[in-house]
Amino acid sequence: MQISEAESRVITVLWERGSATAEEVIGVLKDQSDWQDATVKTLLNRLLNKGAIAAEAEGRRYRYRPLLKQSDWVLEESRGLLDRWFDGRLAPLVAHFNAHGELSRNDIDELRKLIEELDHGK
Amino acid sequence: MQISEAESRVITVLWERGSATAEEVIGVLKDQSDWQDATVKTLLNRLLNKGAIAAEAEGRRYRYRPLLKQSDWVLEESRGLLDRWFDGRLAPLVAHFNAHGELSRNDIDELRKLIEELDHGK
DNA sequence: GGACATAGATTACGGATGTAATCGGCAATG
DNA sequence: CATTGCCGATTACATCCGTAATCTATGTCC
Repeated sequence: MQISEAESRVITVLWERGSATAEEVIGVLKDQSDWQDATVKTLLNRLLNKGAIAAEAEGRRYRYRPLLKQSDWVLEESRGLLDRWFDGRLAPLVAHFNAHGELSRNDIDELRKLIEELDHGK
Repeated sequence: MQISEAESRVITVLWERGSATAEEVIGVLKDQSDWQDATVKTLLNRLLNKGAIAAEAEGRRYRYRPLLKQSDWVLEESRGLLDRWFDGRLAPLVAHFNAHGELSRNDIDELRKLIEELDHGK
Protein backbone atom coordinates (compact mmCIF):
# COMPACT_ATOMS: atom_id res chain seq x y z
CA MET A 1 0.00 0.00 0.00
CA GLN A 2 1.52 3.27 -1.10
CA ILE A 3 0.15 6.56 0.15
CA SER A 4 1.48 10.04 -0.44
CA GLU A 5 2.64 12.55 2.10
CA ALA A 6 -0.55 14.60 1.91
CA GLU A 7 -2.68 11.48 2.10
CA SER A 8 -0.81 10.33 5.16
CA ARG A 9 -1.75 13.50 6.95
CA VAL A 10 -5.41 12.78 6.27
CA ILE A 11 -5.36 9.15 7.28
CA THR A 12 -3.49 10.17 10.42
CA VAL A 13 -6.61 11.97 11.56
CA LEU A 14 -8.55 8.74 11.13
CA TRP A 15 -5.89 6.82 12.98
CA GLU A 16 -6.15 9.20 15.89
CA ARG A 17 -9.94 9.17 16.10
CA GLY A 18 -10.69 5.68 14.94
CA SER A 19 -13.18 7.04 12.46
CA ALA A 20 -14.54 10.37 11.35
CA THR A 21 -16.77 12.16 8.89
CA ALA A 22 -15.28 14.35 6.19
CA GLU A 23 -16.43 17.36 8.15
CA GLU A 24 -14.50 16.25 11.21
CA VAL A 25 -11.36 15.55 9.26
CA ILE A 26 -11.62 18.94 7.62
CA GLY A 27 -12.05 20.54 11.01
CA VAL A 28 -8.98 18.89 12.47
CA LEU A 29 -6.83 19.69 9.48
CA LYS A 30 -7.90 23.29 9.35
CA ASP A 31 -5.83 23.80 12.47
CA GLN A 32 -2.78 22.06 11.08
CA SER A 33 -2.77 23.22 7.49
CA ASP A 34 -4.29 25.81 5.24
CA TRP A 35 -5.98 23.31 2.99
CA GLN A 36 -9.38 24.10 1.54
CA ASP A 37 -12.25 21.76 2.30
CA ALA A 38 -12.15 20.52 -1.27
CA THR A 39 -8.54 19.45 -0.88
CA VAL A 40 -9.29 17.25 2.08
CA LYS A 41 -12.24 15.73 0.24
CA THR A 42 -10.03 14.91 -2.71
CA LEU A 43 -7.52 13.22 -0.45
CA LEU A 44 -10.22 11.23 1.32
CA ASN A 45 -11.45 10.12 -2.06
CA ARG A 46 -8.02 9.08 -3.22
CA LEU A 47 -7.47 7.08 -0.05
CA LEU A 48 -10.83 5.46 -0.62
CA ASN A 49 -9.98 4.49 -4.19
CA LYS A 50 -6.69 3.03 -3.07
CA GLY A 51 -8.46 0.95 -0.48
CA ALA A 52 -6.52 2.55 2.35
CA ILE A 53 -9.72 3.59 4.07
CA ALA A 54 -13.36 2.53 4.01
CA ALA A 55 -16.57 4.51 4.10
CA GLU A 56 -19.89 3.48 5.51
CA ALA A 57 -23.00 5.56 4.99
CA GLU A 58 -24.11 7.40 8.09
CA GLY A 59 -27.29 9.15 7.22
CA ARG A 60 -26.59 11.33 4.28
CA ARG A 61 -22.85 11.35 4.71
CA TYR A 62 -20.03 8.92 5.17
CA ARG A 63 -18.10 7.85 8.16
CA TYR A 64 -14.54 7.05 7.16
CA ARG A 65 -12.38 4.51 8.88
CA PRO A 66 -8.83 3.37 8.16
CA LEU A 67 -8.23 -0.01 6.61
CA LEU A 68 -4.48 0.41 6.42
CA LYS A 69 -3.14 0.11 9.94
CA GLN A 70 -0.94 2.87 11.24
CA SER A 71 1.57 0.56 12.82
CA ASP A 72 1.94 -1.41 9.60
CA TRP A 73 2.43 1.72 7.57
CA VAL A 74 4.92 3.18 9.99
CA LEU A 75 6.79 -0.09 10.11
CA GLU A 76 7.03 -0.17 6.33
CA GLU A 77 8.37 3.35 6.26
CA SER A 78 10.85 2.64 9.01
CA ARG A 79 12.06 -0.58 7.51
CA GLY A 80 12.49 1.17 4.18
CA LEU A 81 14.73 3.78 5.73
CA LEU A 82 16.72 1.24 7.68
CA ASP A 83 17.21 -1.07 4.73
CA ARG A 84 18.20 1.67 2.33
CA TRP A 85 20.68 3.49 4.51
CA PHE A 86 21.61 1.40 7.51
CA ASP A 87 22.04 -2.11 6.27
CA GLY A 88 18.72 -2.94 7.88
CA ARG A 89 20.19 -2.56 11.37
CA LEU A 90 19.14 -0.23 14.16
CA ALA A 91 22.46 0.38 15.86
CA PRO A 92 23.97 2.20 12.89
CA LEU A 93 20.95 4.48 12.84
CA VAL A 94 21.39 5.36 16.47
CA ALA A 95 25.11 5.83 15.91
CA HIS A 96 24.34 8.15 13.03
CA PHE A 97 22.25 10.39 15.22
CA ASN A 98 24.99 10.39 17.78
CA ALA A 99 27.63 11.26 15.23
CA HIS A 100 25.60 14.32 14.34
CA GLY A 101 25.09 15.38 17.91
CA GLU A 102 21.42 14.57 17.69
CA LEU A 103 21.33 12.07 20.48
CA SER A 104 20.12 13.60 23.72
CA ARG A 105 20.85 12.43 27.22
CA ASN A 106 17.21 11.48 27.38
CA ASP A 107 17.43 9.39 24.22
CA ILE A 108 20.28 7.46 25.72
CA ASP A 109 18.47 6.90 28.99
CA GLU A 110 15.33 5.73 27.29
CA LEU A 111 17.26 3.41 25.05
CA ARG A 112 19.23 1.95 27.89
CA LYS A 113 16.10 1.19 29.84
CA LEU A 114 14.39 -0.32 26.84
CA ILE A 115 17.35 -2.47 25.92
CA GLU A 116 17.69 -3.74 29.47
CA GLU A 117 14.10 -4.88 29.46
CA LEU A 118 14.36 -6.52 26.10
CA ASP A 119 17.63 -8.11 27.01
CA HIS A 120 16.15 -9.78 30.07
CA GLY A 121 12.95 -10.68 28.36
CA LYS A 122 14.74 -12.56 25.64
CA MET B 1 17.81 20.03 -0.51
CA GLN B 2 15.13 17.77 -1.88
CA ILE B 3 16.02 14.86 -4.14
CA SER B 4 13.76 12.18 -5.47
CA GLU B 5 14.02 8.45 -4.98
CA ALA B 6 15.49 7.85 -8.42
CA GLU B 7 17.91 10.71 -8.02
CA SER B 8 19.05 9.33 -4.68
CA ARG B 9 20.04 6.09 -6.36
CA VAL B 10 22.25 8.01 -8.74
CA ILE B 11 23.90 10.22 -6.17
CA THR B 12 24.51 7.12 -4.06
CA VAL B 13 26.90 5.90 -6.70
CA LEU B 14 28.80 9.15 -6.37
CA TRP B 15 28.79 8.85 -2.62
CA GLU B 16 30.29 5.40 -2.87
CA ARG B 17 33.01 6.32 -5.33
CA GLY B 18 33.68 9.88 -4.36
CA SER B 19 33.33 10.95 -7.95
CA ALA B 20 32.59 9.38 -11.31
CA THR B 21 31.94 10.03 -14.97
CA ALA B 22 28.49 9.49 -16.44
CA GLU B 23 29.78 6.35 -18.06
CA GLU B 24 30.84 4.91 -14.74
CA VAL B 25 27.57 5.76 -13.06
CA ILE B 26 25.70 4.16 -15.93
CA GLY B 27 27.84 1.08 -15.61
CA VAL B 28 27.21 0.68 -11.92
CA LEU B 29 23.49 1.23 -12.25
CA LYS B 30 23.13 -1.19 -15.11
CA ASP B 31 23.70 -3.95 -12.61
CA GLN B 32 21.16 -2.62 -10.13
CA SER B 33 18.40 -1.42 -12.41
CA ASP B 34 17.16 -1.71 -15.94
CA TRP B 35 17.50 1.96 -16.67
CA GLN B 36 18.61 3.09 -20.08
CA ASP B 37 21.71 5.22 -20.35
CA ALA B 38 19.59 8.24 -21.18
CA THR B 39 17.68 7.87 -17.95
CA VAL B 40 20.81 8.04 -15.85
CA LYS B 41 22.00 11.05 -17.81
CA THR B 42 18.72 12.82 -17.16
CA LEU B 43 19.00 12.14 -13.47
CA LEU B 44 22.57 13.37 -13.34
CA ASN B 45 21.42 16.50 -15.07
CA ARG B 46 18.59 17.06 -12.65
CA LEU B 47 20.92 16.62 -9.70
CA LEU B 48 23.26 19.11 -11.32
CA ASN B 49 20.52 21.68 -11.78
CA LYS B 50 19.44 21.25 -8.19
CA GLY B 51 22.97 21.86 -7.04
CA ALA B 52 23.16 18.46 -5.36
CA ILE B 53 26.24 17.52 -7.38
CA ALA B 54 28.95 19.36 -9.29
CA ALA B 55 30.64 18.63 -12.59
CA GLU B 56 34.14 19.49 -13.64
CA ALA B 57 35.35 19.01 -17.18
CA GLU B 58 37.71 16.11 -17.58
CA GLY B 59 38.86 16.15 -21.16
CA ARG B 60 35.79 16.00 -23.27
CA ARG B 61 33.51 14.70 -20.54
CA TYR B 62 32.50 15.53 -17.02
CA ARG B 63 33.53 14.12 -13.72
CA TYR B 64 30.64 14.35 -11.28
CA ARG B 65 31.04 14.76 -7.56
CA PRO B 66 28.45 15.08 -4.81
CA LEU B 67 27.91 18.42 -3.14
CA LEU B 68 25.12 17.21 -0.93
CA LYS B 69 26.68 15.03 1.74
CA GLN B 70 25.31 11.57 2.26
CA SER B 71 25.35 11.77 6.00
CA ASP B 72 23.41 15.04 5.93
CA TRP B 73 20.86 13.67 3.57
CA VAL B 74 20.43 10.48 5.52
CA LEU B 75 20.14 12.44 8.73
CA GLU B 76 17.40 14.60 7.24
CA GLU B 77 15.49 11.56 6.12
CA SER B 78 15.90 9.86 9.46
CA ARG B 79 14.93 12.89 11.45
CA GLY B 80 11.87 13.31 9.26
CA LEU B 81 10.72 9.80 10.00
CA LEU B 82 11.42 10.10 13.69
CA ASP B 83 9.67 13.43 14.03
CA ARG B 84 6.61 12.44 12.07
CA TRP B 85 5.94 9.10 13.71
CA PHE B 86 7.94 8.75 16.88
CA ASP B 87 7.75 12.07 18.63
CA GLY B 88 11.32 12.68 17.56
CA ARG B 89 12.62 9.99 19.91
CA LEU B 90 14.60 6.90 19.12
CA ALA B 91 13.37 4.56 21.82
CA PRO B 92 9.82 4.42 20.47
CA LEU B 93 11.20 3.52 17.07
CA VAL B 94 13.15 0.64 18.52
CA ALA B 95 10.13 -0.42 20.54
CA HIS B 96 8.05 -0.37 17.38
CA PHE B 97 10.36 -2.79 15.65
CA ASN B 98 10.28 -4.97 18.70
CA ALA B 99 6.50 -4.92 18.86
CA HIS B 100 6.44 -6.25 15.32
CA GLY B 101 8.94 -8.96 15.97
CA GLU B 102 11.48 -7.20 13.80
CA LEU B 103 14.14 -6.84 16.43
CA SER B 104 16.76 -9.54 16.18
CA ARG B 105 18.99 -10.83 18.92
CA ASN B 106 21.80 -9.20 17.04
CA ASP B 107 20.06 -5.84 16.97
CA ILE B 108 19.70 -5.96 20.71
CA ASP B 109 23.31 -6.91 21.26
CA GLU B 110 24.58 -4.19 18.99
CA LEU B 111 22.36 -1.64 20.64
CA ARG B 112 23.38 -2.66 24.11
CA LYS B 113 27.03 -2.34 23.27
CA LEU B 114 26.55 1.02 21.61
CA ILE B 115 24.51 2.41 24.46
CA GLU B 116 27.04 1.28 27.01
CA GLU B 117 29.78 3.12 25.20
CA LEU B 118 27.73 6.24 24.82
CA ASP B 119 26.60 6.07 28.38
CA HIS B 120 30.14 6.01 29.68
CA GLY B 121 31.37 8.57 27.24
CA LYS B 122 28.81 11.10 28.32
C1' DG C 1 -43.44 20.92 -3.86
C1' DG C 2 -39.79 24.19 -5.12
C1' DA C 3 -35.44 26.74 -3.68
C1' DC C 4 -31.46 26.12 -1.32
C1' DA C 5 -27.63 23.87 0.99
C1' DT C 6 -24.48 20.26 1.19
C1' DA C 7 -21.85 15.76 0.57
C1' DG C 8 -19.41 13.30 -2.22
C1' DA C 9 -17.87 12.60 -7.30
C1' DT C 10 -15.79 14.41 -11.21
C1' DT C 11 -12.80 17.38 -13.48
C1' DA C 12 -8.79 20.62 -13.58
C1' DC C 13 -4.25 21.97 -13.72
C1' DG C 14 0.60 23.05 -12.77
C1' DG C 15 4.71 20.97 -11.08
C1' DA C 16 7.52 16.81 -9.84
C1' DT C 17 8.92 12.32 -11.16
C1' DG C 18 10.16 8.17 -13.83
C1' DT C 19 11.63 7.01 -17.97
C1' DA C 20 13.49 7.87 -22.24
C1' DA C 21 14.46 9.65 -27.32
C1' DT C 22 16.56 13.16 -29.90
C1' DC C 23 19.52 17.15 -30.85
C1' DG C 24 23.75 19.81 -31.44
C1' DG C 25 28.49 20.25 -31.04
C1' DC C 26 33.07 18.68 -30.59
C1' DA C 27 36.63 15.13 -31.16
C1' DA C 28 38.70 11.27 -33.19
C1' DT C 29 39.52 8.88 -37.49
C1' DG C 30 40.09 7.75 -42.09
C1' DC D 1 38.53 17.99 -44.30
C1' DA D 2 34.27 15.08 -44.28
C1' DT D 3 32.29 11.47 -41.56
C1' DT D 4 31.18 9.19 -37.56
C1' DG D 5 30.66 8.60 -32.79
C1' DC D 6 29.85 10.11 -28.41
C1' DC D 7 28.82 13.47 -24.64
C1' DG D 8 25.97 16.38 -22.38
C1' DA D 9 21.67 19.35 -23.21
C1' DT D 10 17.09 19.67 -24.62
C1' DT D 11 12.70 17.92 -25.37
C1' DA D 12 9.01 14.39 -24.58
C1' DC D 13 5.49 12.25 -22.34
C1' DA D 14 2.71 9.59 -19.09
C1' DT D 15 1.75 9.37 -14.23
C1' DC D 16 1.58 11.02 -9.61
C1' DC D 17 0.87 14.65 -6.39
C1' DG D 18 -0.70 18.94 -4.28
C1' DT D 19 -4.24 21.79 -4.50
C1' DA D 20 -8.60 23.05 -5.68
C1' DA D 21 -13.16 24.35 -8.38
C1' DT D 22 -17.26 22.58 -10.26
C1' DC D 23 -20.92 19.30 -10.87
C1' DT D 24 -24.67 16.27 -9.41
C1' DA D 25 -27.77 14.26 -6.56
C1' DT D 26 -30.08 14.30 -2.39
C1' DG D 27 -31.82 16.11 1.83
C1' DT D 28 -33.84 20.28 4.31
C1' DC D 29 -36.77 24.26 4.99
C1' DC D 30 -40.45 27.40 4.03
